[in-house]
Amino acid sequence: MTIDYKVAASAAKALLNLYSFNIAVDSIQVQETKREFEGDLTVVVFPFLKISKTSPENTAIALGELIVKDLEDVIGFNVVKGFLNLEIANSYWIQFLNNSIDLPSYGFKKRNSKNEVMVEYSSPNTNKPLHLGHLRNNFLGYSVAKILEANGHKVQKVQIINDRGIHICKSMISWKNYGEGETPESSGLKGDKLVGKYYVKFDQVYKSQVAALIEEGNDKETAEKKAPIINAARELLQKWESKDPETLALWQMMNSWVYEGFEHTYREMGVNFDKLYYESNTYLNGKDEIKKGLNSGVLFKKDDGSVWCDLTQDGLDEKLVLRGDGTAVYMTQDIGTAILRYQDYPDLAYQIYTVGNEQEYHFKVLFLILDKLGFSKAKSNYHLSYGMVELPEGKMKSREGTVVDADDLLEDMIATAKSISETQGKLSDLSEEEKSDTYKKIGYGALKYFLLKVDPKKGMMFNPEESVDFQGNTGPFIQYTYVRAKAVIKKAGKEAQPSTNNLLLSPAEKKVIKTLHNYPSVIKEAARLYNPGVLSNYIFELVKDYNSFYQSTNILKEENLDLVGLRLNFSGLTARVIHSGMKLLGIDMPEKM
RNA sequence: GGGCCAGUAGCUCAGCUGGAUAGAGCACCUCCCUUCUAAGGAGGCGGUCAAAGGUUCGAAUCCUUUCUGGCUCACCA
Repeated sequence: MTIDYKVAASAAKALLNLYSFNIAVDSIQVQETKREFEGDLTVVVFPFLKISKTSPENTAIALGELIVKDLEDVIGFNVVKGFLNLEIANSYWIQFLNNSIDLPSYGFKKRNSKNEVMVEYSSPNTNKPLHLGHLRNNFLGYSVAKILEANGHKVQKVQIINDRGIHICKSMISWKNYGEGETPESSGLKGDKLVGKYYVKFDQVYKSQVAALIEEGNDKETAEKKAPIINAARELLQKWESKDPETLALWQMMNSWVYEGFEHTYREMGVNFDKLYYESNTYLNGKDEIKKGLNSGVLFKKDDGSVWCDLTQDGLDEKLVLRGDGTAVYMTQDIGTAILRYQDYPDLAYQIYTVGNEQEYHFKVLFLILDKLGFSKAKSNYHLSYGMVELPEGKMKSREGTVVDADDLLEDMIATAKSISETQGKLSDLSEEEKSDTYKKIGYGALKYFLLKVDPKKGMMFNPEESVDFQGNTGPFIQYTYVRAKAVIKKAGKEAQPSTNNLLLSPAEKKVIKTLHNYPSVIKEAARLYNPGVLSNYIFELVKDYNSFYQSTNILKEENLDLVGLRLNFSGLTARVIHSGMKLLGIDMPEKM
């Protein structure tokens, strides 16, 4: 039981004794005392005035006296207006530290197998390389998965790979026509980059063909339909659907290039998946489910053969779930995939989809239809919607060449970390391998932290020139503090020992310990909101508190050895909490920097 | 036009279910390394919380309206 709860419960009891009024413990506001005031925890008494029928001050004093009497850990109080500031005994904070020394995963909840959750993220098309937007998506999805695990959930990390459809055929036809047999090996290009190159080529050819047709007197719409290369792509899609061996072979070959390229990028990013779903495997499943839905009357067919779901009762429109020609749309395969996942993981409580906010309507509809089809768990599904990453010039446009390529950016981060590290010259006694490992941890730490510290649902600005800093509220600053704390402990060379309870704490020391004390509730809150930013902000606060203490106090030169031990204890816990918290963000810690 | 989201310091962002004088980082200005790592610390400058109403002991936070920006409402994904 946390001290906050104890205080709230005690306040409730006091209200009952004083005014014979029964109040829910949860409804009592207990908050941290603001820095300008004296005390540790504050009870807001304004809401009780109606019950007490006396002034805020008198109410607060009456409550304070009873709480101090009731709780051993509360040793005093003061009242400012309607705020009852309580002083918590040092022994409470020290005891908390002592209790945490041996906890292997402080702040984490025990695994509860009933709460299995699936988190989907990444899910790129297989015709373009990954870019900055995918980085936000992957870091976000991965981090949320980790945060849920820390909260006791069993988590399945998955992605759906859009390996099928007209967009793939565009790359295929383009490669067929202009590729001259080029492969990743022959060109030295990363597989996804090679396929992306032919996707771009398709677009160029297509545009020039459309332009030529318009020149010949066609209107825009017909020109777009008549362009030979788009028709060739459609033909290829037909062949693919009819399982033409040559087409399938080409498709498999080009996809395998892409997967190899993606695999490399995922490894660099430090993300992974428990299971991969491929659209080419799930879209038929979707069609089956549509059939079932028709039979059960949840869905209906129009005269042209297209299948729809009527959502007008829910305040939405009718939604197409299968084309008139029987081919699948996005919704078809998403229905199929979702249901397949419930079958693959029967204990799944719900699914989380990490997908950009432009698809909010789609997921709203998807969850509704799934529910109507009899998958009531879908009501608990969550669309982890995030805002676009924008550049100073505006949105990323492949046409204008403003797309920030994921591999390039990752490489740049390492280069920046390297150049800063070399200027500082603190890594000189490391091997080359250790150095490059450190550069990577720092550079990627900066990027991940930058992308994760912002509330997911908000759009964010990314200025390649100056955005990713290494000072202030950044990954490297946090890593630096971690390295510092570890260095002190290493120098002290002592095992952690429980501290005596009667030590005096400086304000800086107490602040660090109190912030450490909050870690479990922060993990909970980050999970509740599906927001790694909550965790980032917390780690930053902890790190600032620790640095402030560190700078003002020489830990090892203190003569009182009990005090040295205590400082080492919370330095150790600080390092562990930083390490653990950053791990939940997918960020690794260097041991030196 | 309907729906969803956002608007907080010059810039990038925190601010939880309403609580004390709205906070950080960057940038700018002062200081602090013969010391456990200065990628750091201490301080200063900087705000009509988009605007107007309302709800109440109390509003950046809740409600209404307006303005601005983003996304969305496809037999696209």
